[in-house]
Amino acid sequence: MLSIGDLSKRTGVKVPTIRYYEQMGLLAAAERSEGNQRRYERQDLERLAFIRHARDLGLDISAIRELIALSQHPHQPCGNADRIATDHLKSVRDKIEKLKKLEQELARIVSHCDGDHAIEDCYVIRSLSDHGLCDSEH
Amino acid sequence: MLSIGDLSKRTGVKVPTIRYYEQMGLLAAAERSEGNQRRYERQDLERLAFIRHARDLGLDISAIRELIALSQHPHQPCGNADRIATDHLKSVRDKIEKLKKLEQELARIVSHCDGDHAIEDCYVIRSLSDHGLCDSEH
DNA sequence: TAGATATCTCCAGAGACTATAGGTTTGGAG
DNA sequence: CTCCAAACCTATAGTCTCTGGAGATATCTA
Repeated sequence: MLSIGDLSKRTGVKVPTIRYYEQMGLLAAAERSEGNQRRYERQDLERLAFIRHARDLGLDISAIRELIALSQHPHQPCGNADRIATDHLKSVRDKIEKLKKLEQELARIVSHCDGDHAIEDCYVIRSLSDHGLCDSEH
Repeated sequence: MLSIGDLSKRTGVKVPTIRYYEQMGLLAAAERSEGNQRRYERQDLERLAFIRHARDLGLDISAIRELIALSQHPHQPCGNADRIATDHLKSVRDKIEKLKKLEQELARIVSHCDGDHAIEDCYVIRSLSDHGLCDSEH
């Protein structure tokens, strides 16, 4: 039986975060010691590692809740799990595209500025004031 | 003189968001009509467009507050404005790098799954359970 | 002048935690 | 066995950038 602190050390998930996951219904309410402290088993460790990994990949709480629910029915087809991961992949790709546009715009703005003239002539400030100076929509 | 709704329509910033910016000190407290409603002038329109543009580029409120403060001193050198933009560019680039790693990992996971077998054999679920199946750190 | 629309303030919620306060339990040293 | 520090408990508030609602007031149009 592991304490919440042990679980935390083994998974790298902070103690308050573990309690938060319990509250959000990702982890089942743990058994308690006589003194009302949480006690965990191997199963909980695996579940928490799953959650941690999914969060690292950027999945949000509700997607993880769904995946956990699916994994409880091992004999059903996995189309939904695939869909969740595929949707997420798409949203990651969208985010990358958006950030790349920002990167270009920012790089262009910064490249015009040597950091060494007066604010009134600064391209950084001027570009922010005037969207018309931008190359593309964003 | 523009009402808050007019300002909203012209800039595309929602009414409660304009009030929020005022509260955060990005916009000066507006003049008021006899009946206590906010009234704006061209200056405010420009300021709000500046804020909107900076937000679109992903700058956070405190960075924008700093840029506005700088722009009030047109004769000082612009090194700080350049630094803010350059720092931000770096953080955008870092974010892109991270997302690209995620993208690769997710794409690999999804590619192993045809969405058509049982959950217990699903690579999506298995990869989430077992970090060891991953190609790289993330 | 009536009624529709816009505005006001204040408060709550989103998401995913993180931190604090004030109190209780546990585990190891002496 | 006793004591004390460390870990744990609950409850609550704060982070960040908005967004939405309730209930009251103001403005505009017919």
